[in-house]
Amino acid sequence: MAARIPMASYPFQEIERKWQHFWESEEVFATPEEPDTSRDKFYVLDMFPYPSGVGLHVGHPLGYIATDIVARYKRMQGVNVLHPIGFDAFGLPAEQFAVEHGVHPRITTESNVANMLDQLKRLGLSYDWNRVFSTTDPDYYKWTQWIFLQLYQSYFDQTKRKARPISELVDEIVAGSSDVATAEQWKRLDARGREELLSEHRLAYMAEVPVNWCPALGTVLANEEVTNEGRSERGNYPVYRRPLRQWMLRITAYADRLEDDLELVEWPDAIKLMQRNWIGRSEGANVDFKLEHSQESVTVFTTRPDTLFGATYMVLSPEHPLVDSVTAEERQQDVDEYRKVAAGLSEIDRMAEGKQKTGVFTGGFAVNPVNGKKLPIWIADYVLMGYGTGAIMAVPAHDQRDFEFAKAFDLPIVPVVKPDREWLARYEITEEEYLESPESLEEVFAGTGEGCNSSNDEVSLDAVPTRRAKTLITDWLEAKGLGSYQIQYKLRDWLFSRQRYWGEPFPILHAAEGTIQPVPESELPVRLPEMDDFKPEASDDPDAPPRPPLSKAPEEWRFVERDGVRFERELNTMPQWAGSCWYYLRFIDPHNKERFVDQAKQEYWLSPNGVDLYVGGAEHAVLHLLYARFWHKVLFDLGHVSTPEPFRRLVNQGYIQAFAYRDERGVVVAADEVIDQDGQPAADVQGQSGRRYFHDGQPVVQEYGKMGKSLKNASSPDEVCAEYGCDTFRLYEMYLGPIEGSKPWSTRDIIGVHRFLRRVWRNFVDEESDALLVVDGEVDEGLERELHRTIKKVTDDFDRLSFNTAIASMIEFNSELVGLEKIPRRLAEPLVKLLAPLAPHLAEELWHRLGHAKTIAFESWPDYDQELVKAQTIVIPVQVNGKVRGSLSVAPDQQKEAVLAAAREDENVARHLEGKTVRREIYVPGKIVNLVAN
RNA sequence: GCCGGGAUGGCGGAAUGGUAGACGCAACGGACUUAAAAUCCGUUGGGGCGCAUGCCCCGUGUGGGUUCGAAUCCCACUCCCGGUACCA
Repeated sequence: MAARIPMASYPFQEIERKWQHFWESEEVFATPEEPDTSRDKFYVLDMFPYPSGVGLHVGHPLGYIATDIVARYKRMQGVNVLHPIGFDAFGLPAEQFAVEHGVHPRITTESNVANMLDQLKRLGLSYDWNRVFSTTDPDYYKWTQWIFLQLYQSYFDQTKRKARPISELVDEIVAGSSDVATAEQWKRLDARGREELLSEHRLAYMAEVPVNWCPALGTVLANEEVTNEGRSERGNYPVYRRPLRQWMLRITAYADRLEDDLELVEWPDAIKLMQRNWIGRSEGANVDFKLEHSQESVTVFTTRPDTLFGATYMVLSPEHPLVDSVTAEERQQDVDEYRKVAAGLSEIDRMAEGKQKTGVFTGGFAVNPVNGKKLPIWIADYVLMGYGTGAIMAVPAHDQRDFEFAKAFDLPIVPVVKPDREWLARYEITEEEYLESPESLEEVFAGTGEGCNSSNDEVSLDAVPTRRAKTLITDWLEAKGLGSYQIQYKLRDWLFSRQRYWGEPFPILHAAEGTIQPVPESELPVRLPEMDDFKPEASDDPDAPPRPPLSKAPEEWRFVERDGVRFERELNTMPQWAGSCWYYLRFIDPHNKERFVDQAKQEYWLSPNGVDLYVGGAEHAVLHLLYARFWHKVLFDLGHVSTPEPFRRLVNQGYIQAFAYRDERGVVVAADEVIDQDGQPAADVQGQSGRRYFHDGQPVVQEYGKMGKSLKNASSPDEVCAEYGCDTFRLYEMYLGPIEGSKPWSTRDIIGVHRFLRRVWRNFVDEESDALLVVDGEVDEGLERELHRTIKKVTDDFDRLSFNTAIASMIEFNSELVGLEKIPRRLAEPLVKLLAPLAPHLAEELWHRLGHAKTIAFESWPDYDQELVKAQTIVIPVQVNGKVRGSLSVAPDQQKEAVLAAAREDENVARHLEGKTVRREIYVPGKIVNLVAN
């Protein structure tokens, strides 16, 4: 428990109330609609918060305080700053609350937003409050729907590598200049056929995709809503994988550009790498395998077409559409059972099961196109429908997973690539032995080498190195019409519909005969209908068609007539990602009624390549950041935004971590409701050994992770702010460590930064008389140098967002002033300015007391004098053979010879050199001397 | 499983190839006080030698390597965290 201290001396409550009121009533931080564009600008943005019922937790402000410091620092450098905030307010929790308590999500959302706005303001954050909006505002989601229509009305031109209006594709088809279809084909198609053809090219289209379907809840579940046993977290109902017709966005068309353009942004290398891996581009071939007793064939994707001769069986994903047609009658029962089990597993479980491979033989066979061999067709859950073609040719000699599977089910293993010597040596086996019995090892040879056992009458890969073998065989396959070059991505198209109420309605109408029509722009927004019952329709039948909440909307909403035809509105809504994909654009021009963002404003604030600094958690490394980049690129292609990328510089703040608790089903329970075996709240004893924890009488297990809604372990900043003030809270969060690092939440150390602010206050203000302790007059040279060094340090640290070290240097400088009776203004004013971005309330108050009428927010950032920053003498350690044996005080410009001579003269150094000959002398100017001797 | 990150005193961290532990917390000692709080000053990685200004050895998750010199670069491993496409 931190020591409590009286607050008589540093009246933070009064100061903070006063200046927060001043900033708000004067609209100090409102960015003008028409800023002076001759000045530099800086757009600094936080990732959109979700307005949860428990409000802000101490993890949120970590990023918000950092960006606020940057915003305030940039303003003091005379830059136009755009620093907005808003709310990503659609989403699951409000809807679930509505389902359970019957409160309309709008009500919950509005009160949560109001609460969070209040909390944000109490942290002294300098947002432009005039630009606040929520994704749930019809004025906002109107434009989300508009962007969806842009996607729907566009296609990706493979030649120009960019999005273009679909109408231009139609024009080209009609003119006969498109390879999508001939004018003749187009003419023969009816409306529905044309629609189908175009939907294969639109950036927004409908398709069947597998989802976690929970018939009892009547909805699709996220993997995290499914328990370890494959049941729903809510209600414990069974969950099934089944295909569902869904809206999809064709993000895969942009795969190459999303990968290539990572070079245009200043992001952490780790994030770029994760995006590259997520996109997962790989080159290889598609190969067709004819089915026995059928005209059909199975297409597989392989990155190793050179191993085609080594394919000894095939595996289809359990969801593969051809499973039924290849399955032999007597195998049907086993196959069905296996598919049922596989349908109950999430993708993570299917892969995580890892070691033990499972699968069943279908009884069907395919023919290897290169050697005519019969290949048994199996199904196994290690083949995923979502990647490649959902089917593989298994080459157990050269793929670890196929190898394990083949050993488990006793399938033949035929090596077709000769391992290199090094590899053979590692397993202590000769080439002959290996080729004879590859199954004797635990590992496969997955590397490259010369082919063997790989020839037919027309083509031979024997003795051909892997690289050339790939080309050779793929060319052969292409010539025979059996396969083709293929670039495959791990990235999948974006599943864009949700069976929920609390999301943006799609601006789409469905006609009875199955055609689709977009809602015209002039009719946007399509508002969410007023409803009381948000529950989707439940059913006992896993195959019953889904009835999402909007199917209960009033008829007047659901059905519309256009030109005498009755249409039903799309009943799905958009995912929460939609609103967060473009909010940074709306902040630039939030009140525009005519456009989603004004062209000129957008050009000014986004130049040269998007938001200047974007701060948020690394949990968004792939999904949000990839989705937002994708939308931005589409808007860029269509001429609506002027930069190829949305976020120029990205910084990931670390997480505040805390203990969390899970029950026996693997479901997270609220951490603040957990007690130990003695009935003490978990918060008081967690971390101690020998504790057992309980929630609602049931045992729970403790874990540790990111504070937030998923782990239900949030703790609010409110108490800390009340006890120590929000300036202390701001400093404390920044002083915890580097912004990128994760750290455990503890309030034990908070007293340290609070003491610092109190010392600052006492340096300026006499506690007894409230008189200012600042005087005009002479300044000690040592202190002056110290000040300039501090200014340099803080400025450099702010530039690299190293706030903890900036605070440390301010603490040091302030401590130098503690002994002074009165402090000279020449030291006092720059110190207050340095402090202003970090502790803005205290800084405003001191600035005001120093006799300034205007806010410190736009005062100029202090400069430092290079000469004064330079050290007069520096201390240089002297090493002998890499161990420090002495040190020297020298002038910074001292010559090498003189330094080395002095080094040898040092008593202790000389002692260590005794009886040895110096073989090498290293002098790094200003850093170190190392004498190498033996 | 796969992709990415992290590990430094009792604790949060500093040091980005050059004196490991800045700054803060906690602890201990002292000043002030009738006393406590607050405040101020000092000590504080572990071990050893010494009257001593001092000197020596060990030490940045584990094991190896590169280098005159490694917390920092490379290889292998352990544990923890984030993501894994419907939490956002």
